[in-house]
Amino acid sequence: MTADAPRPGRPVTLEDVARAAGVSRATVSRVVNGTPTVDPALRRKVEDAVEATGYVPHQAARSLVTRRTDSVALVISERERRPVAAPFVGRMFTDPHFGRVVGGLLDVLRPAGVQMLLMLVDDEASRRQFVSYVRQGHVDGAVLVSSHAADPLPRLLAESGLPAVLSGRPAREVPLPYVEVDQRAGARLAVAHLLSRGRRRIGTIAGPQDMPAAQERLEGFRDALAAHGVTEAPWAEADFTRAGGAAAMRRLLAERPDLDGVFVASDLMAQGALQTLLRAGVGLPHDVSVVGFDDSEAAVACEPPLTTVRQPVEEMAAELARLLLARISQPERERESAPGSRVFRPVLVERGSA
Amino acid sequence: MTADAPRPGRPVTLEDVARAAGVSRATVSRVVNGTPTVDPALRRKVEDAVEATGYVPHQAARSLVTRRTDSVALVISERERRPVAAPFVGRMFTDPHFGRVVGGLLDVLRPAGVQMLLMLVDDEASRRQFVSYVRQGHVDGAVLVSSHAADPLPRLLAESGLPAVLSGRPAREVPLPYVEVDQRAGARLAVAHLLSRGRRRIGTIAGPQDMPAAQERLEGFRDALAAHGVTEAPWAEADFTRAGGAAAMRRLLAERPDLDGVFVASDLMAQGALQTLLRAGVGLPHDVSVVGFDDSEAAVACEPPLTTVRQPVEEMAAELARLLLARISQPERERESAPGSRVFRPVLVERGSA
DNA sequence: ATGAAAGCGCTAACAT
DNA sequence: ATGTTAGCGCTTTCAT
Repeated sequence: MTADAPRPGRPVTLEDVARAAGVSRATVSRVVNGTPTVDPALRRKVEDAVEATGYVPHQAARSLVTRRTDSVALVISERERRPVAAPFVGRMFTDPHFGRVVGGLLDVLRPAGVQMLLMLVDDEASRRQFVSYVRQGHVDGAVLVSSHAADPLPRLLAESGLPAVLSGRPAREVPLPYVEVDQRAGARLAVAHLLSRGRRRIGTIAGPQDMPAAQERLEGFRDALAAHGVTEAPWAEADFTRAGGAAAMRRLLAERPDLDGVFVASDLMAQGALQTLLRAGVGLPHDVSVVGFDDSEAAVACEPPLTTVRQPVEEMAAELARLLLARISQPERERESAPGSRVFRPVLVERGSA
Repeated sequence: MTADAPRPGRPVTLEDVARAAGVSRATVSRVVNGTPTVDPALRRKVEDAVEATGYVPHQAARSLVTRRTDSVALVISERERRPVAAPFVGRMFTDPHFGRVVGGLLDVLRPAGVQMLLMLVDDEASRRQFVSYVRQGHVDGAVLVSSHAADPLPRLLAESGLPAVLSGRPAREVPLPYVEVDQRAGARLAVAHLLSRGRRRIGTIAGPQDMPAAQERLEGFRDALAAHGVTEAPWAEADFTRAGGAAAMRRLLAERPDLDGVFVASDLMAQGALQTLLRAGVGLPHDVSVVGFDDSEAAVACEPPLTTVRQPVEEMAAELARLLLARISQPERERESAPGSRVFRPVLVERGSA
């Protein structure tokens, strides 16, 4: 921290700096904003005055005229919260995935001097609040993480005209770019690995089938098996949580006790599945091979460590931020031809579970 | 969503509403801000005009005069980032603890109409950016989550005069209220449980000893043991990560192969410790009992599930938000006598590991 | 290259 | 109870 000038009673304004430097407000403004057409000598003077006074531009005043806020919203859209909520925590927040997304976004946003607001939208009231917020022009753009297919927010956001990008392909087509991993390819990778391990009685624990990502992982799983001549495979649906995965594994096991391989559509669920398997006395990976999806902390926390499909979450989030920044600095008319969605390639990470 | 008026080319201002309603700007402002002294008939008229025009107040214009932004910063202060950082993710973000804090804060902030900015401070540059941001008056207050003792931010924040609160007691005294759990009491709970299980050769895996929370948990552990006549107990230090916990457990085990109980200062580390124990062929909880700290998702994800010291993170975060809101709406002079720090009582949650 | 001046949209005295 | 008016601090024409 540089030694700040003693905090005056009244905050320092452009006016003060101008007076101190003996120039006009306009010149100070130019220097502060890096306009090139300023006499070097004057520039020095102004810079000294800024330093001496401890001047910092007032954001609201600036926004009022520039109509930019240099901030974006990270919007977490979740299904309606439970009616009686003791302190409530969205599922998203407790998912380690969320933290990785935040980290990736901040990696790009911070160097660009763009702040990030965290908004949770999970009911009609908060949706109104959000839309109103957007219309107030309080943010320059938004990153939307939507967790269910029926979510009206992607469309709402697209219609608002605010620059926005989506984490994950939306359920219904929406004129907004998104970033995601090739879900089908990921599932295929998992199945191929299971097959290469000699597994033939393969099942899957899928994510919520109202989410595109979950659907595609299931489809990819089926396609890969079909290509290998297997037209029917047992599966159970869960909600992307560890507990859900554990329960699904119990159902799967009850239905097909002879299972020798399972593809679980998320590491968190796989962690639960592993618990179930362990308690059922199933040898891992000897009796049953398990492949997860994500390559999150959870994968390494598993016992045995999880063989899984890696999704470069941080890089994807960073790309999302870049996409958004690009859209923001684009005149609205050009936005049609803006850089489009990006699909990342998944990679299999081999550990102990398969 | 109410049907919005067609988006006009020019954004709707107070002026427009005033004209439409046939009143002055001041009256519209009063209605919008809920000033009671407005004729009901006029109020109706204005409300209709607002609805008809789709008016939404411009935040920047409002802030410029009120000097309030209705937003606060959640500041994550971490140690310097590693020099060569591929997409970087702060440790904090991947810790499930973080998500719970966010959830708890939002629980209080959202109903109050207060937005939350997420700021990561992890080097000199971002610290400058942050201090400057604060001085720009872009937020009304800040919640600081600081992860190491040498952190200059708590003091910096206190000196800035911005209303602020701390998650966790700061290493060095700072005139800012904080919220935390009674760390010593928690550690005592853990030790008492271990003793009640007949364990006598008890060790601990402590957190980073430059963090007050970690220090106190270690001290509480020692006190409890001392009260029981045990004056020396083996311990290892780790960094609150799973991997760190696993490594610490290896060291502890090498040093004292006859250990029969261990208190691990966080669930995440305990998860790692359990892995180490399992791989060493130690029976849980038969041979060794383990008690964690936090009661996070990680505790339930463990095999066997972790007996742990519950920390009401969400409630604590909510309290933090309330404390901050209270300070914000307080004239600066009264802030001395503001509601002070709050210490929550921990509870032991019994599961399978001890 | 620099300065003067006109707002950006809103709230808060103040006057009525 | 309502309207009038004076800014809040900044950027940005428009002159010079």
